[in-house]
Amino acid sequence: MPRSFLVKKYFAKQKPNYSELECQNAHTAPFMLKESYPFAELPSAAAAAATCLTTGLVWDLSVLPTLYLPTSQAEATSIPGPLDLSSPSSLSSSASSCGEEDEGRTSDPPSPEPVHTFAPRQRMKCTGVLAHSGPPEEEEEREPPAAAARPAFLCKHCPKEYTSLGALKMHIRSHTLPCVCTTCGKAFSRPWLLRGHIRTHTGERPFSCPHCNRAFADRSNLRAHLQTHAEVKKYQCGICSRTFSRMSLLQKHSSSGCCSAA
DNA sequence: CTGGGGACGGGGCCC
DNA sequence: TGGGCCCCGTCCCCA
Repeated sequence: MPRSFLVKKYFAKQKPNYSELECQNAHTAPFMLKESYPFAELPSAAAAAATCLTTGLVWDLSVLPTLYLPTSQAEATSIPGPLDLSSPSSLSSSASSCGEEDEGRTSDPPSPEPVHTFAPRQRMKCTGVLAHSGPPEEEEEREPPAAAARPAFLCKHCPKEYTSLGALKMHIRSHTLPCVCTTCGKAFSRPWLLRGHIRTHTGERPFSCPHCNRAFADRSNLRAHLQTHAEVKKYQCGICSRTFSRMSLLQKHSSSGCCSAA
């Protein structure tokens, strides 16, 4: 099942967040997007391109050591410490605003800050296995005191807890994995995950790059790919100012010595 | 070693 | 309340 049908909602929901994708390459004419996005037409691409250029929106790894510098997945899920979890908005909005495209989604205005603190959403990775190295304080700490009064819905499969039953049920699907690929039998927690997986079998690639016409099966991969076209990439080394298309590359750069400064 | 692509997961928002 | 959809992000692998 192509995910292409999903993107039609861009029209209705005013969430053509690919403005970001394009605006990272503001030189691209909007019509190119239309041509290359037969599925996802970008109604306001031109306007978006004019307003959301992200040249300044780069991540600064120099702030990582003081906040959060995951070196492993386990670490990422077990470090509640210096991470600024007390401010959920700082988590999502900073990360998303850095993603530049989030305007339509979070209503966060495009962040004027050229540098974003790195506080990525934590990987849960508790699918079927108690991958949590510690109690789920992360979520609790992330919640402001006001939310602490909310009832907690505990997952019976793992230590996670949620403030709403819906969220818990959604989470439980990551344990039950009800969506099974009929081709290979691989199971997924959500239908759209399965659909994306099915594309690996069908070879369907509904997301194409407006710059090189390369197509992708996954929207996130297209997003990452578009970074490669951007002159100024999202993730910047705070020491040498070098920019990278991915956080992982920036982390590698930093951990490998970063101009012999680290 | 670096850069990039493929595949995938989780939370949040909207309907 | 539940499902659909999106975004952000990570891990793995390869060139």
